[in-house]
Amino acid sequence: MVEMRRPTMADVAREVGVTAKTVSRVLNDEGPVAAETRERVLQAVRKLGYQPNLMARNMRVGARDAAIGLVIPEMGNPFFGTLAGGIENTVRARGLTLIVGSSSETAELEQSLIAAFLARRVSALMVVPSAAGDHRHLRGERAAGLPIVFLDRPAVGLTADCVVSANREGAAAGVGHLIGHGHRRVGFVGDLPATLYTRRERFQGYRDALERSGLPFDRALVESGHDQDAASAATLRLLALDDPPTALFAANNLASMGVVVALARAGRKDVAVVGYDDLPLAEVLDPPLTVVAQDPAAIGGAAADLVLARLDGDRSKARRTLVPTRLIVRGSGELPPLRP
Amino acid sequence: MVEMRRPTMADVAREVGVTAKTVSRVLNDEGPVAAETRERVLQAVRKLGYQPNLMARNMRVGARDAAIGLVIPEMGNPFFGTLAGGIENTVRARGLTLIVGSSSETAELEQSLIAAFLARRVSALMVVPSAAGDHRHLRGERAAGLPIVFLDRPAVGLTADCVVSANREGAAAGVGHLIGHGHRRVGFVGDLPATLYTRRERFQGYRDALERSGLPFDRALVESGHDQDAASAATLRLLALDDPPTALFAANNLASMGVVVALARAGRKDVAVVGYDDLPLAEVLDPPLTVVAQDPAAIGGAAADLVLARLDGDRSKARRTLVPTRLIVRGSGELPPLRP
DNA sequence: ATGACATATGTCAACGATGACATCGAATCT
DNA sequence: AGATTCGATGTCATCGTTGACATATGTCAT
Repeated sequence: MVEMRRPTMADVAREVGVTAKTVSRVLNDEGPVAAETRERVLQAVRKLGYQPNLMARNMRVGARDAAIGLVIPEMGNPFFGTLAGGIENTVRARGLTLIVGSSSETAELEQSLIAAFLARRVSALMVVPSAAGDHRHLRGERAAGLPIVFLDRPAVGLTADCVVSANREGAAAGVGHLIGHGHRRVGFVGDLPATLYTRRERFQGYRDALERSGLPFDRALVESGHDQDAASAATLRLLALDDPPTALFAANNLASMGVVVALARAGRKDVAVVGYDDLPLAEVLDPPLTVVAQDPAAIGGAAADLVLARLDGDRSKARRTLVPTRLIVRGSGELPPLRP
Repeated sequence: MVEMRRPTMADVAREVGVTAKTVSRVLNDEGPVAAETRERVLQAVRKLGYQPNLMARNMRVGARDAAIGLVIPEMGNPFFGTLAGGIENTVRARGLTLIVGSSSETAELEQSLIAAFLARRVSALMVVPSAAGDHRHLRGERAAGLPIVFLDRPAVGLTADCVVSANREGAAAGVGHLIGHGHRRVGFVGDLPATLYTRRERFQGYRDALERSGLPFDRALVESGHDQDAASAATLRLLALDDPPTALFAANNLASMGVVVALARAGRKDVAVVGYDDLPLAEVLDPPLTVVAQDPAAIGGAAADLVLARLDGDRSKARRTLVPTRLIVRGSGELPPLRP
């Protein structure tokens, strides 16, 4: 099979017997065109299967591409998927196309994806930074007026808009809930690296809650793992302590799943649990899982609104938007402390 | 703030005192360039924060963009997210960028996304067709040699590569498993519309299993819903029958969640269940959920391999790849029929 | 010294589309 | 009738980059 060339405006024009410019006029509804000519052009477009070449168009008009680039750490994690969905719903209404790439949580891939988007001259950039990222390299873009919004985690080394969950407050509410139910030793199961913004904030919230209630902080009650299985292992380590926690706070969705699985396998239904970020089946677990729910779609939507405002010329200074969380009481967080 | 123009090769060249062509040579490692000139060019590139304009480059070289467009119905559904992840891991190794858009399961958005990708001259197209899609409009592209691969569901009105799960066989295995445990009335909870390829295939598998065991098909045992709540409602309708099923087969992940939630809310732990597609917390449900597991990452990987082969010039005729499923026995599928 | 050759760089056109401006005939006005 | 306006279309240059080809040095063998 021959590798055919895509038809161009010139091809369409030749077919009709006019100039490319006339075809351009028809396709952009610009300037006067005779009704009959228009019809014949459209017919030729259909016949040849012509598709405008956006690259050429964008280059000529000097405009940026009508696409917004989004970088997320992982496609498979529903939190990020839902986030992306929230953004897409908002930008789509404006005729913008959202193109998404995943960084696998590495700084290198994040940078190369961003470069790929910039090279394609996207109209705006939205980034969920990977753990080790550094965003100084984007200073030039920001200075040039490119809208850049960070989601879920703020930029590093760059003052830019960002939309994040109320991590610290949410975590404090979750841990406070456990303490309110009588627990005095609450374990913290977090992700890694511990330098990750969300992890740090939620950990601060954990400490805030302890302090507020006058409970001592015990480093032994803090364990981490970077995926679900590691969180399970972390849970088991906590339960094996001489003076084990009677309640656990899981700092993200993977940690929650790890905790839940570990407890189920160990047959322990007596340990109270509050998770950060809701899970689809939380309600049917035994006991049903109490969580500090985030609203990923709202985070995405707020970030998208911010981007659109920037595209509309809003040049006010960078702002940080906090999206509130909501404690959903289902049972696991209301278990009383186990009497030894 | 002034809307600054991005620097171009000419800007870099002026800075150094050479021609754009020399800058081009440095950046593409092509032709001879004096070591000192190269160094000064690279310095100017850094200083000005120059980023090559891929649109201009692609246009000139007439090549397609080093990006692959992927259309999925929903970002938030982990099945599609994992699928996308599987693709990305494979194509990334080849220096290709995967750009993803979601169609919200509507034919219109699917078409407009495809058009957006084509207008950007992607190197290949990967599509998870939405329910109502029709792909005749892609005939021209295929004839022109553009690699197009469909995932999870085949194309409609177009002969093209596709990679799908072994839906019929998998469903038959799942339903057969229930029958093997003594169930004679097995309910089917599917998605909507009933014309959806995966739904039809899995339904066929359901009927295959019944027939193979000599069991009658009872239309009353088939219920559907297009989301999780609807699947819950469908489950309740089945349980309310005069002669209710003793086992349920859920035809996809949302249906599984709907069934599980409905049963949990009704306090029914005596109804056997097998779900199609695994769930993250299946293991810790009560009873643990037996499923026919798909391997979305493998589906994505296989599709990506196919695309890469096509890009490498493989012109053999369109093929359909079946990715096998695996029955994971956990408990819910092995419950005996309830004695009335 | 003279070509032959390699090295380092420049010139020009072209990719596909469109903005600025020009052209040309027909309709309208004075 | 001649001037004016408008409608319909064409011409040309340009966006940023690179392929094809040209030029200008310097090196080296004869």
